[in-house]
Order: sequence, then C-alpha cells, then structure tokens
Amino acid sequence: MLFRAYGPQGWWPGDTPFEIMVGAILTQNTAWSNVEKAIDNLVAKDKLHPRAIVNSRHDHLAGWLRPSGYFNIKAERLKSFCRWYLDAGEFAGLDRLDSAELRGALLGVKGIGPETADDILLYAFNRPVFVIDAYTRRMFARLGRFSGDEGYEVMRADFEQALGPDTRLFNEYHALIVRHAKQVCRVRPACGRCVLTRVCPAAGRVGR
DNA sequence: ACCCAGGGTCATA
DNA sequence: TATGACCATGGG
Repeated sequence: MLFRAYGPQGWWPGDTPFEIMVGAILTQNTAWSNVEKAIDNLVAKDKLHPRAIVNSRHDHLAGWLRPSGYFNIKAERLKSFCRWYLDAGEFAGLDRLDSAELRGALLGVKGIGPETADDILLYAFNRPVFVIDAYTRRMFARLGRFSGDEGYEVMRADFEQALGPDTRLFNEYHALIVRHAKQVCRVRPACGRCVLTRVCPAAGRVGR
C-alpha cells in the first residue's frame, strides 16, 4: 500500500541524533520546509550544538529560528532542552536509560510533550515507540479504528501492541504516513490524501 | 485573502 | 478532564 507507492523512507531527515532532536522540537505544529530553513540558519552560524545554543542570546537564537514560526517559544524550548541534554551526559548518557526512563525524562523537559518525546525516542534513540501525530489520528479515525478523540497514550499502546515492538517497522510506518501527506490532493472524488487533512470533501471533519 | 502545517503550555471551569 | 487562547512563519 503506502510502502508499495513510496518505498522505504529511511527517516528522520537529519544527519546526527542531536539534529533529529532539534528538528523534532522545531517541527511542532509547523511545516517541515520551514524547519529546514531554521536548521540551515543554525548550521550557517555553527550553532547546531547544545553548548552553542545554551550560550546564545535569546534574541539571536530566536532570530535564527524565525522561519520555523513560534520562534520566541521555540528558542526557550530549545534552550531548556539543551541544558537538560548536557546535564544528562548527552546521547551516551541518555542512551543508558531504558525506554520508559528515557521517555519520562524527556517529558520532564518543558516544551517536550508526548509526540515530540516519541519522535526523539524512535528516530534519535532507535527505541520501539510508535509516534501518534495528527495525520495518524485522522487517518485511522476515518478508517474506523478510532473515534478520533482518544487520548494519546491509548492510541500509542494500541499501535504498539498491534504491530509488535519493531523499531524499524514503527520508523517506516510513521514516515510513510507523513510522506503520503505531502502528496498533492487531486481534486475529488477519491483524492487519497483527504484521510490526512482536517477537512475532506468526502469524509467530513475529524479530530483536532 | 484564507487555510494549514510532522504540538505544547497555561488559564479557566 | 476538557475546552480555549496563544504562539507566528511561509506555502498553496
């Protein structure tokens, strides 16, 4: 199905675990194309490092993050995350924790909610965690598997139980859903993309 | 000109 | 627990 159409995605876009984490925070409710611009700014200033970010002035950091939207909030979130990340011993220190501990620790960082935490767990730490995003909620609500207003944890548990603890599968599965969302909607009747959008001519309105 | 995007926090009831 | 306001840019 989706895999047939798009092939392996090899997600997440980003070369290092830290870059993946930064992207996960910056992409909150934001188009990825805008996140790329912000990350490019950080790279151009050689600031894509936790220490450099912690030491940056707020107005400078916010300026670099500007294209990704919510730049004042995201500057604070990135800083609080980087402070925590350094204190925790960066990747090596955190990678010692088991998935439940690591998830709990991530959720304790201001600015990191369930979805961002799971992006980081799955794509930066390669832990078997299934990411529930807006696309996934809408798609499976319209397919009838969920009503659309279940809690995040309920859906995550259901997917993880149904698919088994398979990091590579979780990785591809979520990536393919998002990949499909980038597909242009070809008018009606069966645009194929409408299961992922808020409003669909055929399926009505679902979820958040 | 409008709608939306790979959410999260905080205030309120 | 459950809504709602708020954050803000850029592309279609």
